[in-house]
Amino acid sequence: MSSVSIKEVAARAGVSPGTVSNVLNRPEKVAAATRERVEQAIRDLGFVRHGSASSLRAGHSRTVGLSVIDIGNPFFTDVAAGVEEVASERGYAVILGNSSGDRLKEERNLLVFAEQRVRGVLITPSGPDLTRLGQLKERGINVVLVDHPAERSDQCSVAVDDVVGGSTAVAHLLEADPGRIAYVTGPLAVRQCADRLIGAGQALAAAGRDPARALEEIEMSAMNARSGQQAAEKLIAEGRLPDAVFCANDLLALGMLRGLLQAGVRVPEDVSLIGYDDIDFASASAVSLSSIRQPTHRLGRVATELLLDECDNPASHAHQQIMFQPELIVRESTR
Amino acid sequence: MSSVSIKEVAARAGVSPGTVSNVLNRPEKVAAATRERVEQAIRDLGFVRHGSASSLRAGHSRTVGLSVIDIGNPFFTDVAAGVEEVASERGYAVILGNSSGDRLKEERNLLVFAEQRVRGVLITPSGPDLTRLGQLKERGINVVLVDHPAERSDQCSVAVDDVVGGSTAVAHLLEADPGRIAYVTGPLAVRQCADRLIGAGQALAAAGRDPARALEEIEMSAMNARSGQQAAEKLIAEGRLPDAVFCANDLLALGMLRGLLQAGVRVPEDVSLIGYDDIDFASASAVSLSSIRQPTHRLGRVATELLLDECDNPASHAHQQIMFQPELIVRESTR
DNA sequence: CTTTATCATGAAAACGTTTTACAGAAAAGA
DNA sequence: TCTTTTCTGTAAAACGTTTTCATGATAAAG
Repeated sequence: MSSVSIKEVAARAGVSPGTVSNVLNRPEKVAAATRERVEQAIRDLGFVRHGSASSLRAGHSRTVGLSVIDIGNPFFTDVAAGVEEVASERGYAVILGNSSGDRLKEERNLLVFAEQRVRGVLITPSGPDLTRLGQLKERGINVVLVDHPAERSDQCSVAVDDVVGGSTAVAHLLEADPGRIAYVTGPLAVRQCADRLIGAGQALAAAGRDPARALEEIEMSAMNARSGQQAAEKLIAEGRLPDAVFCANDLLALGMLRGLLQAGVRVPEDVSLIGYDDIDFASASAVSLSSIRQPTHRLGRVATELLLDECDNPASHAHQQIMFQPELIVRESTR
Repeated sequence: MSSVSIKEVAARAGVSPGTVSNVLNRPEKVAAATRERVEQAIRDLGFVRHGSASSLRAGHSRTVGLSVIDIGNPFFTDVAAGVEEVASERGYAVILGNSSGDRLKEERNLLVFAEQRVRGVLITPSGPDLTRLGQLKERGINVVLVDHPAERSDQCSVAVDDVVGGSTAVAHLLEADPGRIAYVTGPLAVRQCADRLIGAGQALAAAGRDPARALEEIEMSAMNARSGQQAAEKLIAEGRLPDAVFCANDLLALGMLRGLLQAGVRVPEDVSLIGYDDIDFASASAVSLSSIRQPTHRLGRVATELLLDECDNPASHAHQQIMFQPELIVRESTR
């Protein structure tokens, strides 16, 4: 219960509290001898700086807020791991908020972040309304958008090109010259799903096909394995199996794979299948899954570096909207 | 950049700062009329309480630290989701630390927690040395152990009985009366792996078998799908395929499954296979995986409730060492 | 009416840092 | 020797809350 304060350290080292503070924050400003003495006192007493007092006086904390849509999704987990890594390296603490796709919860998270006076916020917005984020900015809290390109140039963002990703996936499927292709997706209101569809259309057009006829959209309400399997069962029941399937994420694809195999459909001989995200489990399934890899971990790392740079060097900081390119990973599920 | 303070709110409402503070913290202590006036002023000015100032003066913050071994593992992700849920409900912020199984990084996380003067810490210790946690306790920071039974009775913990889990898994395999059983595990220095092995032995003994002869241990250095597949390949290459396999987690089991299927071994006809954790992907694999389910999400929820209870009612709080029971989930991979 | 109890509010002192302005001492230049 | 400059270090005032104690006002009791 005994909390050692800077005063006690000062007393033991025979200096003033101000000097201890200098040792902590600007070691070069204090003579080597005294510094050593203070550091010894700190060790002896087991002093640890009171973060709240520090940020109260200094006007800013050493924490960042991270708000993700679904911490249970391996995609966001990887992002979070990258964020935590960089933050930890630079002595920042990460406050985690899980919005579950719920606007209200997202608002509540942002409020908590504001109360904590976080230095900055990393957020994968759960909807298209970004006005709230502008308000944070007015409060002096920097914001970096994750997996969402910024619309304004006074803001940093890190994203992956979903149009290219969709196009790459379908172009790969087209190599085997399939007849009909199905696009199994989550709600098209989700930007990522919509962009991947646009990309798919582009690839078809580039191959001289009419997207409206060659591509069938199957929109599911959830983006999990169960939905994927339902989609498979539906296609089979209706007897209109396509030659190739592009799923908007790997969870859908894994469900689809299972549904197909259970019905005796061979993958990739009868149906070619490609997913999106390249989660770890994509390579572990019975027929390993071709997929579109995103630099998930880097997404988190770079976003955090951008944010911390903006915080620590506000003068020299140049806002950047970074767009990564996805990568095709070919495995067994495609011809 | 304009940070509205309690003073400005007080001025606008025509009261003193103390009264505003009362409205914030003990609304019942202030007359309805003034309270309404203050609340209006808060809304008008967009005031949000300064957490640092608050915790500095109050002597405690509204944050908890969460240190997990691997945020990339679905098990811990589920735990984290449970933690975040409860913390968020009760107005607490969660500071996330990922130790990656690294003692040093774990120490660093605990230091950050200490600096932030978190109200309490939830931790899945990455090793058997808990002295550091005692030190936190002396600092007035409560600690709840997650997925690790507490050794001392002055501490709360939430865990799942791994001995019972191991025993349940093997008892289920024994129903089909297999000859040889293999236990594919991570490092036996990991308590969970060791306990599950003990349970396996108990089940064999209860069935009148000699554990030393009926059970083969295959210890891998990592607990991921790749290791599982390697184990499968090794068993096949050496031509000593067991009749049943118990994997210490689902990632190992998924890898094992893939290795077996690729070699033309039928599951469950030739080899019965059971995993552990019942992660989401267990039901999505080509042959859906039998597994031992742990109440992962609840683990996180209950641990957090225990911690917050200890924080908010230190007087009436009774330390508890909670042990959940795992549950057998039978799917296609076992006879 | 006075006295006492009850209640709502205010004034001011913390909490543990950081930071600004400044003072002494030592070193350097004249 | 005297001024100027450079170093080190100090004293004290913040930062925005919470909380204790006191105070005045109102209501209840005598």
